[in-house]
Amino acid sequence: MDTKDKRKLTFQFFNEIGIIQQLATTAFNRRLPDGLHVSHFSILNHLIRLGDGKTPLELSDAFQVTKGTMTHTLGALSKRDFIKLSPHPSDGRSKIVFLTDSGRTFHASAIESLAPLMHIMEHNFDLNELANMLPKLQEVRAILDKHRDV
Amino acid sequence: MDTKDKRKLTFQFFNEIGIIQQLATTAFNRRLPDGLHVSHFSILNHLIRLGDGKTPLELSDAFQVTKGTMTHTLGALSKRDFIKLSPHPSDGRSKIVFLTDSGRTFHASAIESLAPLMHIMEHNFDLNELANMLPKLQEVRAILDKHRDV
DNA sequence: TGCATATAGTTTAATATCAAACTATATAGT
DNA sequence: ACTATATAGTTTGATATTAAACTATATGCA
Repeated sequence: MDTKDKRKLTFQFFNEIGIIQQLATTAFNRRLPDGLHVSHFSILNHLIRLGDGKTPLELSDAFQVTKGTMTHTLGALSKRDFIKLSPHPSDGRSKIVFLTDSGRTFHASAIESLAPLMHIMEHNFDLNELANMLPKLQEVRAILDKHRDV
Repeated sequence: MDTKDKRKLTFQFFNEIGIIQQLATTAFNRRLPDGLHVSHFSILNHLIRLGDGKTPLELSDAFQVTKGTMTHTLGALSKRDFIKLSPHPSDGRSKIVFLTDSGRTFHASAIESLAPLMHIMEHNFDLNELANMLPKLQEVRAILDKHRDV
């Protein structure tokens, strides 16, 4: 493969990623109840999967967004009482994020409303292919993450 | 694979896609000269690859953004004289987008400044894997595109 | 021809996001 | 202990994006 082809391929890859992300996000957002956004759902999902009690900084690292964005997102979740922010027990600068009962309830109902989208993928795409791609995508992500300063 | 695993896998896939997109976009944006954004570069790139003379609607379809977003993006490109909007010869409602010389020049220099990022991918990832993933990603994109109303 | 409906592009209001400046607390080196 | 530097979170100003309302032109049908 010559340099030009490599570059074209890489561009094409990122282009495809970008469009998939856009279509998926739009579909997700449209499906989520109550004006909630994927970014909100993702936080709840993360806290449920991996346990709550995280700091805002841990979350902004996990989702690769700035601290300011996380402040904004957590503010929206707090306003709806889906999470509660407590002071950090051992670091006066920090906070800890806890899920509330209504946060958990909302998460469950959001999962429900996303079901039709999940079905579309499951019925139209061989999920084994998805499973095969996943480690490679994680590798790409790791490379980008490692070279974030470039 | 049971339903729960399928759902988890699909979520994970979209999550990975989302983070790659975010990291790549951030890196691209940081590299682009003169406060330009990936969205601007992409339009120029599209017009150079596939030829100019497209309508704004064709572009918003190609990039899966709303017409309003395209108005905004084309406005930014016009203001910098990278494109020129002409009236459509046969449809009074429409317009046609042409590249200017400085648009072409800018595109070339943008490609240059993206080179370091391209190198990182090329040196750290087997591009054959990328090539293998591409058709599958295109398939995913097509599925999402086809079911955009769900 | 003339009216009803569809389509291309713009505008508006709201939200998400980022980078950078800022505040408050921690930590490290002297 | 004191001061300098680092870190957690917030705020600010700018831009991208969306959905929905709006304007202007086209098209189709009576």
